[in-house]
Amino acid sequence: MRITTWNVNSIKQRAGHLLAFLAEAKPDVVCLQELKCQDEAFPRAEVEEAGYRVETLGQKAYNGVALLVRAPLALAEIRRGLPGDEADIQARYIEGVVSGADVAPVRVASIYLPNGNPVASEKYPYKLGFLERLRRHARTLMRAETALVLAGDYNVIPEAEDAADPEAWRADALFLPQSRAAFRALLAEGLTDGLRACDPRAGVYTFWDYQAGCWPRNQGIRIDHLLLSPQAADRLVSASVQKHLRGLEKPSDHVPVTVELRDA
DNA sequence: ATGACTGGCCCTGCCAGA
Repeated sequence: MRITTWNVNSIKQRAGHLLAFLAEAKPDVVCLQELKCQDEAFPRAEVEEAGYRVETLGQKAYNGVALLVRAPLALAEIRRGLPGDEADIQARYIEGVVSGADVAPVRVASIYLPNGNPVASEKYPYKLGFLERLRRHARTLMRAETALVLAGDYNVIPEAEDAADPEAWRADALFLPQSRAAFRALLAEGLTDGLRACDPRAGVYTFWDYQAGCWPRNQGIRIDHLLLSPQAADRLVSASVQKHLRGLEKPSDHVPVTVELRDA
């Protein structure tokens, strides 16, 4: 089973690239972030026509997450929002269980973690609060001792080697010691960073800013992650970054990241 | 040199992203 996470930075702008990616890569599960539209504006018919089941959690203009699952795989037990988020309108979390005839089930979440800048504003504590709610929810889910993949745009640069110019990020919400500590606390629940496990080299990036020629100069950062429970990590075959999509016309500033799990 | 872009909104500069 191949599971992809991709922050598309507006699904309306990126529908063409998404459909091309589905046709070319045929991922079994796709976790999308930054839809930037309400549920009724998601290009559901086109994605279903491409052979995928669709569950979305959208909102007007900002945020928005979705799960796509390639038929005949099933998608059940959908959860929208984290426990403790009930009064929060920010559309940043959707989860479901993927299952099929010859496939051991995998619980998958699509997560759009808050950016957290500016650090002096209320946005930074909101980011840390979200990370803590996610850690608690991960702990709950992991008690089931089944395969779990928490995938998404974490807006956290875990280590200096995950940025081309770490000094430029030193005071940024993506790289502050508190952000990195909260991310490590999540990993310490027993999760494995899937891409890191398969490719421990420095300089593997998933995001390049549109500005300042970041892409041609390869001034990237690694902030899109797939975190695996032990039962999922036992099934990990490979992980890869679909970097070529950053070179297309009108690209997202993020590229897809994919892990492949054995079926059982 | 320390700039540089993109998307949504609902129409015009501004907020947000990272």
